[in-house]
Amino acid sequence: MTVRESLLAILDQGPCYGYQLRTEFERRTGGSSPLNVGQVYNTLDRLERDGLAAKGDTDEHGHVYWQITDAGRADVRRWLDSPVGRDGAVRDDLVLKVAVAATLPGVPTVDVLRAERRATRAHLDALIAQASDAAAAPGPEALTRSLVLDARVFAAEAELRWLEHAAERLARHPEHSATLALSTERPKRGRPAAAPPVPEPAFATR
Amino acid sequence: MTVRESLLAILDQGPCYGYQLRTEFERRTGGSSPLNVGQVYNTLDRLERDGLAAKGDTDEHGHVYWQITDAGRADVRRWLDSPVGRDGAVRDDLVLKVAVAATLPGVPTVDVLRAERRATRAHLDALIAQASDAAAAPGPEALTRSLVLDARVFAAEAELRWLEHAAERLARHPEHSATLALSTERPKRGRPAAAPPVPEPAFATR
DNA sequence: ACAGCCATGTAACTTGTTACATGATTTT
DNA sequence: AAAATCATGTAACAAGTTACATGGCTGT
Repeated sequence: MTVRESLLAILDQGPCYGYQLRTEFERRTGGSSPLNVGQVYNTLDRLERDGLAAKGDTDEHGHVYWQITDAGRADVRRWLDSPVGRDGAVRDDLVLKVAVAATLPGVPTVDVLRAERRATRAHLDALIAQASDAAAAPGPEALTRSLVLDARVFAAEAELRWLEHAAERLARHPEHSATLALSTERPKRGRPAAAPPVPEPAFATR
Repeated sequence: MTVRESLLAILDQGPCYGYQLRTEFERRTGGSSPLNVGQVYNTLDRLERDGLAAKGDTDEHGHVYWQITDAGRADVRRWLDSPVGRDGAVRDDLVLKVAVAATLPGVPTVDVLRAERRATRAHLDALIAQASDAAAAPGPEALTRSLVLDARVFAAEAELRWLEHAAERLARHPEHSATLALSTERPKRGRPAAAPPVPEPAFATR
């Protein structure tokens, strides 16, 4: 939903046409997040369907201008006011791959981890180079670009540390520690035995 | 593609029926990544269409067993042998939101950052609690669960550090440093002026 | 003239989510 | 009897990507 909300937020600054929205989005993220043009037009149609934006006039150049609606403005405010969601299942390719691979008998998890580590390190190097270029460049566009790249550097560093951490933990365990055969347990049907109730904490924990 | 490849990798261990695949996937990720059942059936159909899996027999309980094909096995091997892709545009909700918000005049980026920091810290606390529980539990399932949760802890820590980093950098700049009005530049059409050729580096940089 | 951007739009497709319908089984 | 799981499947939808069609404009 980030693209959708971002485009709406840009539209909040004034009427735009589709192609312009893409340019603005890429400019504001410092070119670090290319946006497909087709997606802009799709998104605009969906925003219109949801009553958050409305198709406006076409100027002499054939530019179709879009405007934000009151509901759209409220949506942008909500987006900015409330933190990003953490509910959904995080589908992290790297993490899930390692977790699943570690459970597969006959798969050399060590090799998988080594290959991922190499690739992550290479990726990190490339990111650091881009990030330091961006940090040296002047102007507000370079600033947001630099921030986005920094975030990726931080994320890649965390991945790399985790890969090393995972390799250590898996190595500490005897042999292919986490391997799991297909479960042979017959599934139990019907209502499961009720778990004992968890007592309410006497004090709030947060 | 992670779910798809993971299911195929599990299928590589022996024939499974749909529901079982979901159970196995969740078991192998230690329950840290719930998987929608509907998606399993969809995925199986698509694997069949792509020739990577085949619908097999139905047993007396009505379980529809699926088998991996040779092409499927090759696909699993490829998945395990090659590191996860880093090409696509990373659509990080948090990062893009902050980057775009920082360019919006009239938006108190400081407040946005503070709210995100609070939420990230709370999320991190919850993750740490889960991760330390999982680390103490015995068995291979707890190990993969623990690894997945550790990865999320590392990622959340990186996000938190980045949020602080971003707040500092934005504060260091005068006022709403990164705000950008809608570009008033007339776009230039036609072929752009040719850039001077970049000389090839004399030495490999990696 | 041609390459290449500017600009709009459509269609098909992918992965993934959600909701629904159906029915058997089993425990409380 | 009710609740909850086991198990299959369908349909609709959401977000996003890719490819295509169309045409205007402009610098080399």
